[in-house]
Amino acid sequence: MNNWKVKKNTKQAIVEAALQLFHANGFDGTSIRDIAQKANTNPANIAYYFKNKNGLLEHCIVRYLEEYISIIESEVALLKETSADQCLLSVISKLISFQRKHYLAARFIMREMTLDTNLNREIFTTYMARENYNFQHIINCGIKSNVFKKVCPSTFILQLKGLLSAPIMHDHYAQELLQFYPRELYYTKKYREQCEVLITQYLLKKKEVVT
Amino acid sequence: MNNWKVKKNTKQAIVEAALQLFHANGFDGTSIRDIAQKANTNPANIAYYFKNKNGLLEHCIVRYLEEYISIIESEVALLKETSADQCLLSVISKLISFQRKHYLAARFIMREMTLDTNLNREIFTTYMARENYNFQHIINCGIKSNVFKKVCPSTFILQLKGLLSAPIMHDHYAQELLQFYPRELYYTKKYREQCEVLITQYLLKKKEVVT
Amino acid sequence: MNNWKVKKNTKQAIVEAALQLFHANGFDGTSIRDIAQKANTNPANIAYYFKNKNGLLEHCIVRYLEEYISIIESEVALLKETSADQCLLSVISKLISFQRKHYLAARFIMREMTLDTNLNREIFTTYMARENYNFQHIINCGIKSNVFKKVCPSTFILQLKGLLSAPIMHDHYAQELLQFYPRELYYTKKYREQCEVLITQYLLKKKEVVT
Amino acid sequence: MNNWKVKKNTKQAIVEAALQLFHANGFDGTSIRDIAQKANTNPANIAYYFKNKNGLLEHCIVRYLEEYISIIESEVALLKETSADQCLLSVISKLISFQRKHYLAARFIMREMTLDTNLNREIFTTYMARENYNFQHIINCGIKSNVFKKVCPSTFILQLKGLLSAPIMHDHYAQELLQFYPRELYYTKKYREQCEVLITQYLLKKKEVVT
DNA sequence: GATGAATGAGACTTCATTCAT
DNA sequence: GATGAATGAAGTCTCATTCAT
Repeated sequence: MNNWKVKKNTKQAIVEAALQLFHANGFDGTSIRDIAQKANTNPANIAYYFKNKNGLLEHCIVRYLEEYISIIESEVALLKETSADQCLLSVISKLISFQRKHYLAARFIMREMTLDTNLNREIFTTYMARENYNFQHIINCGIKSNVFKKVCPSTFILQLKGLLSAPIMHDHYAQELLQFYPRELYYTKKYREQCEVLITQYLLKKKEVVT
Repeated sequence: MNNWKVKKNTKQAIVEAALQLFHANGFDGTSIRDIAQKANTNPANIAYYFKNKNGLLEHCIVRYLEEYISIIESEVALLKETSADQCLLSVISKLISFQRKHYLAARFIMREMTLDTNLNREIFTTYMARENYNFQHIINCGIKSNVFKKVCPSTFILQLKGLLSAPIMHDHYAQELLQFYPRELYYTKKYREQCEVLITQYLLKKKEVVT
Repeated sequence: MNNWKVKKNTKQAIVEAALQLFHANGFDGTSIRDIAQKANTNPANIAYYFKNKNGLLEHCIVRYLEEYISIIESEVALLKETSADQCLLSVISKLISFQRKHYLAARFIMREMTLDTNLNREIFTTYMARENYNFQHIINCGIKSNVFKKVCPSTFILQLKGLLSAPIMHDHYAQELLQFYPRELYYTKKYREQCEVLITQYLLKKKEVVT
Repeated sequence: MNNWKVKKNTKQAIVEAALQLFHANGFDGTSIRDIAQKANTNPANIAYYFKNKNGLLEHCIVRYLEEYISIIESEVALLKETSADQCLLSVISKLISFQRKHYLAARFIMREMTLDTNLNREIFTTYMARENYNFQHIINCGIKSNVFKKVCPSTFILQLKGLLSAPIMHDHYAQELLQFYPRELYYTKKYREQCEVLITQYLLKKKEVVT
């Protein structure tokens, strides 16, 4: 009775279709018609809801990054009450989880961010700068409070970025060749644990850790 | 006399133009006309030399990956004569150097490989499978010979992929926010050294290392 | 109390917005959305009030031409009581005034009437034929009553049409280059006077006129 | 033998088709597909030869106005050797002829120039300013040399513009209602003669003229 | 070896319109 | 009386490609 008339929610359908297609074929490799068809609607609706194709892209990216950055910032906000090492590990853990949950967006956004675009320049000054600021903050706190070794923050952050993005960027490699399935909880957990070990040994002072 | 007739070498000019544009705008974001214009030639010449746009892409990728894989394999060929740890560190060092030297290709190929393409499927069975086979081989040797800790190879390889790709994939982030310039020799060296430290502490047994 | 609910009069707002936009961008250069936006209302309302875009056009044109033609006809109705020359000059004077008052409509309608349209064909048989009939009538009366020289009516009417439309059609030219502002009363008066002089000398017999 | 292969000259065909359609339906009322179809070619060729639809428009307008302005200027160049009245009448005569010969272009350009466009702003500063300058020059010369009455140049130029454009702008009116066919030589001649009479009586001093 | 003309397909976008509310 | 959602058609333009030269 209540599914006699289906609530269409076209907007959400468009976003989901877009994420899947952007993920598989990239933004430039996806046509507005493909999206509309997958979302079971009319191409004109994309213009209606998002102004144009770029508007749709922006919507997807912003929605993702807003949550991404809020995870980092809300964790760093607790830094006064906890130690730098706990904060860092917690951030890493939450980001890995978040990326797994939104792996479609995560993957295509990471890829898209390597392009030379106006939108990307905005994103860097809006979101990445904040991410970087918070990462620097944690590390500096850790070094000052004598919890971290005296590493070069820049180099370490770059390594960290690599570790965090690996399960997403090399997802296909992992699945096909490593029989490692980053989209499944079990493997995410495994990967997180190993990153904790790695970070602990590499960054932390003296704390004895058992592999 | 020798600049009366300029040697044009159109083919090479096309490849170089393509690499720059693929790097900046992605494959789908680059038109054959843009390439021809940048290479100071006619769009029809791309068809002449590479059959079509995809042929040009394939040419670029194969040329890069052939050398990439040969670096790994020639290093692993020496595995009998050296220890697993030296082999691994040597591979890492050479790959980071190689990627720096060919960063235009490296970056756009890493990006392009995250797409769902027929060409990518071929690449995975042709090159990535070999890469993975060699990585696994080194690690297993290292574990057998009691040089490495008993890590899960898959997880480790995934971490390794992340570390190796970081200076390329997050190049913009590094330059803009970290004042870390992965395309310059000095920073490449710095990054390589820190990766060695990290690997040593994380993977190697007992060998005392000084940060 | 009386501005608690603003009287919107959407219909009138639409017409005024349409006139301005048709004037500036032409009928085909104006979208229904532009009109709706300028009129602070919804595009669907245009369909509501005028059936469709063409209905709105027709409304604007008919409203203008009805008054335009009635000016001519009510003047010609007095022809028995006055002389042909006075009638002609009076018509000219009133038309110039009328066009100045409704210059937005006047301009875009003159422009639009040069197109090959079904609507235009209707307009020609409905309004222009009547205009022409009345013009012919005045001239013939004038010639018969020995007030006008024996000019060719067709040629004269064509010249007259040119003179009448000049301040409207070449409005931009006049403002920009001649520092002559056809939308201001002063200049309209000046133009009318000179047209009277011109007509008098060219068409009228013997009557001494002082420039 | 020599018409076995027809020389296509696509570019010219496009221009001619465009002129006819712009004339009939206006620029905004004409689609690039209509033009291509009438020119028996592919819509993409319009972009190929003229960059885009606006480029085609510009090409048509500039080609027309260049010749238009050169007629005026080459006539005014002779002003020292002839009198102002002969110069003015000669310009009028030549312009009327020119417009008759290119009536398709003449009509649509006059119409299009009443729109509020960037292109039009350029045209005004480039061509109309020169037209105006030359018109002013003739009149001032005539007044100084005591050949013309002391009319207001601006008002007179506006009237002149009206007279010149009448056979083009009101072409349909003339044909349908006045049985006056401005596109045929005979009527052009007639119209020109009457304009000369009008100008002579209105502008010239004392010279006795017989209607 | 290289080029300019030409093309068909398909891209994004805008448009006028309809309909349920 | 008025509106927002949705649509199909059509618009302009770009694209990769082919072909004769």
